[in-house]
Amino acid sequence: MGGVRLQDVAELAGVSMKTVSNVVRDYPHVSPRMREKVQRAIDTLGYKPNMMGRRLATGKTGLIALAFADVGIPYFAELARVVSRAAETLGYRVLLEETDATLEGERALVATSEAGLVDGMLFQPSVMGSTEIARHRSDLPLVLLGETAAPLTMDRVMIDNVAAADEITSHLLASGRRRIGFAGHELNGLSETSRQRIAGYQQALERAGIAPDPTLLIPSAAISAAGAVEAVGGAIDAGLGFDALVCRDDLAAIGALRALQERGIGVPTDVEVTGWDDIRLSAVTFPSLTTVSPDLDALAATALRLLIERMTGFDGTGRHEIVAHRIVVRESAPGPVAVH
Amino acid sequence: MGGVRLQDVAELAGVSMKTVSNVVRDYPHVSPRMREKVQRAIDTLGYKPNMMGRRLATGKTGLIALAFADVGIPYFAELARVVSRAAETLGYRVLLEETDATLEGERALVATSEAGLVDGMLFQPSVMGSTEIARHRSDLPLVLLGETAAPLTMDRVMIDNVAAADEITSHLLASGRRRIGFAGHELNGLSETSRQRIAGYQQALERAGIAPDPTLLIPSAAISAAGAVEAVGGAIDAGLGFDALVCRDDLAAIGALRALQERGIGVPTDVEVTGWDDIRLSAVTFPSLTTVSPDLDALAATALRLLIERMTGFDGTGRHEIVAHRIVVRESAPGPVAVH
DNA sequence: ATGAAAGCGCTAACAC
DNA sequence: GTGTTAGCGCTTTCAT
Repeated sequence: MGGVRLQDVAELAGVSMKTVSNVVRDYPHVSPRMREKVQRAIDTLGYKPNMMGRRLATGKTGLIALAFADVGIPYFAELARVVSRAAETLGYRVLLEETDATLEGERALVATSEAGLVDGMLFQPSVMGSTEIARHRSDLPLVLLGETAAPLTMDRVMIDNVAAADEITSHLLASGRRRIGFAGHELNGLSETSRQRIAGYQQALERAGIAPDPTLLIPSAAISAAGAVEAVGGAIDAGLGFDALVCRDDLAAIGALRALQERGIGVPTDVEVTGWDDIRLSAVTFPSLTTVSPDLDALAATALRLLIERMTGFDGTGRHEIVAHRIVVRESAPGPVAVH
Repeated sequence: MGGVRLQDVAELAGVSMKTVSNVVRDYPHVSPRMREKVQRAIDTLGYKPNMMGRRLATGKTGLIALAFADVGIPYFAELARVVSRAAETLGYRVLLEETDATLEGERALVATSEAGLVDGMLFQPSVMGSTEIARHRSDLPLVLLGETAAPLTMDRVMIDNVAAADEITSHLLASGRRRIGFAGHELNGLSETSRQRIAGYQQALERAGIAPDPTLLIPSAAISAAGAVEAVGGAIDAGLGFDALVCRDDLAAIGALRALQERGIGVPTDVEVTGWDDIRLSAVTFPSLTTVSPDLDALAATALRLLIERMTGFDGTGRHEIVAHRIVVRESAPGPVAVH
C-alpha cells in the first residue's frame, strides 16, 4: 500500500510509465480504454503519487510560506485561515513560519539556507526595515503584507491605514467626542503600523480644528491586551481625562475596555472605544467593538495573485496594492445618536 | 544565485559531489583543508541545498501536517503555535491543514491522494468517528489530538476531560453555588469533547448530593462565542435560573459573559462562570475567566514524540497518553471567599 | 496516442 | 578521507 511506484502501476497495466503519468495528471490525449485500464491498476494497487518525486521533476513544490510574528495573535490566525483557504483553491498548501516578532527570527527567515522548499513566500514583517529587506535579494518570490516600509523592488499589499484611522477618528468626532486619545502603540520603536494609524488620527483631529494633545497618546509596554490594560489603567489613574480612545488594534481595545470597566467608567457612555482588525471576538465583547475591518479576502487574494505572478516569471518593479477596509460600527462607539 | 547545484560547487572546488555533500551536511570525516576549500566555493557561488532533491533521496520531507477544524479559533491557533515551536526544535516544519469541522474536510484529509508530502500528521478530529478513522488504514504515521473516540490502533494525546470538568464544577460548589448549569455544547450530535465534560460536571454534582437537572444543560446552535450569547441569553429570557455556569470552552464563556452582562446580571456576584482552554484572552476579559488550562507544551511535546516514534518505525498498538491540566482561578469564579 | 530514455538535485553504498 | 556509481519517483523531450 505504501511503496507503490508509478513503475509498478505501469507493469501491472502493461503500459509505459508515461501513460500512467498521463492518466494520473488527467492529460487530455489518452484513449478511454487505456485510461480505464490504467485506472484499474491504480485502484488495485492503491497507488498514490509521491509528491517529492513530482516536485523534483517539475521544480515546483506547490507550497508557499506564510510568515508573521505569532499565530497565537488573533489577527494573524484569522489571516492564516483566509490565506490558507485562498491558496487551496489555487492549488497551493501553506507552510507556517513564525518570527516571534524578533529581528533574529525575521533574519533567519529571509536568510534561510535551504532553497526549493517553497515556491514563494508571503511575509508580514514586524521589525525589519525596508533597507534590510531589500538587501535580502533572494531568489525566492516574495510578497510583503502590511504597512511596513517596503522597498520599491518588492510587491506589497496593505489597507490604507492613514485613511482608516482618519475615518474611525472622525466617527468619534461625529458623536461629539473631543478629547480623543490613541492607545496601544509601542512605547519605544514605533512600528510603521502605529505610525500610520496615529497619523490618520491626528489628521482627523486637525481637520476638526482640534490641536492634537501629545499627553493623549498612551503607549503600551507590551503590544497585547494585557499591555493595554496596564497602559490605559495607568493613564486613568494618573489623572488623564478623555472621552474616547482610538486603539491600535482590537487586542488593545479589549484591554482598554477592561481598564475602563475595572474603574467603573462606562463604555460608550463616558468613553467611546474603537479597535482595529475586526477579529471575530470583537463582535462579542461587552460592549462589542466598533473597529476597522480590513477586507481580508481581498488581501489574501491580491497577495497570492502578485506572488503567483512573481513565481511565474514576472520581474518588474514592486507593485504596491491597497485593499479595501470599512468601519464596522458596534456598541463601543455607536456613532451619532439617531433623533427620535 | 538561484540555480546553483551541488555539482557546480564540486566543479569549482575541484572535488567530488560526495565531498561537497559531506561538507554541507557537516559530516565529521572531512579534512579541514577540504572543508575550507569547499566552503569557499559554496560562498562564492551562493549555493543553497535544494530541499526537494535531498528529500527525494532520503525519503524524508521534514514536514509534519497539523490538522484541525479552523485556525481562526483561538484554541487551535495557540495549539498551532506551540506545536510549531516544538516541531522546530526537532527539525520539523509544520504544514497547516484545516477541515472546517466538516466530515467532508476530514475525509479529504485522511484520504488525500498524494503521498510523501509530509512525514506524519497530528490530527484533531471534530466529527469523524473512531470507526471511520480506523478504517482509514493509511501508511501515514498519525497521532490523534483531543478526546475524540480513538481506535485502539492509534496513538492519542489528550487531557483528562472528565476529571477537569469535575474539578472546575467542584470549585463552583465550594463557593456555595448550587444551581450550576452547563453551556455551549452541541445542540444535536454531541461531540465526545462535550460528552466528557458534561460527564465530569454531573459527576461532581452527584458527589455533592445534587441531582443533575437536565434543564440546566444549555446547548448552543453554533459552537462559537456568538452561539453562546444566543443560547445563554435565550435561556435566561425563558426564565431559567442558575447561579453558576460551566462552559464548554472559553469562547462559550465569553459569550455567556456577554449574555449575562447584557441583562445586568453580575458576574461573579449573581452568577459565576468558568471557561475551558485558557486562551490568552481569558485573562483580560472583564471579569477575567476561571478556566481549565491544558498543558499545551506537554501536549505538543508528547504528540510529537509519539509521532516521531511512529515515523521511525514503531509499530505497536495505540498509546493513549494523558497530559496535565490545572484550574486557573480568576475573577469570574474566584472560589471560596477568604475569611477576613 | 503511446513508448523509451534522459534527467531533476541529492544521498548512499561501495570502492579506492 | 575522497571519488564513483546508482538510484529516489516522477516528468518530459523526442521518437514512433
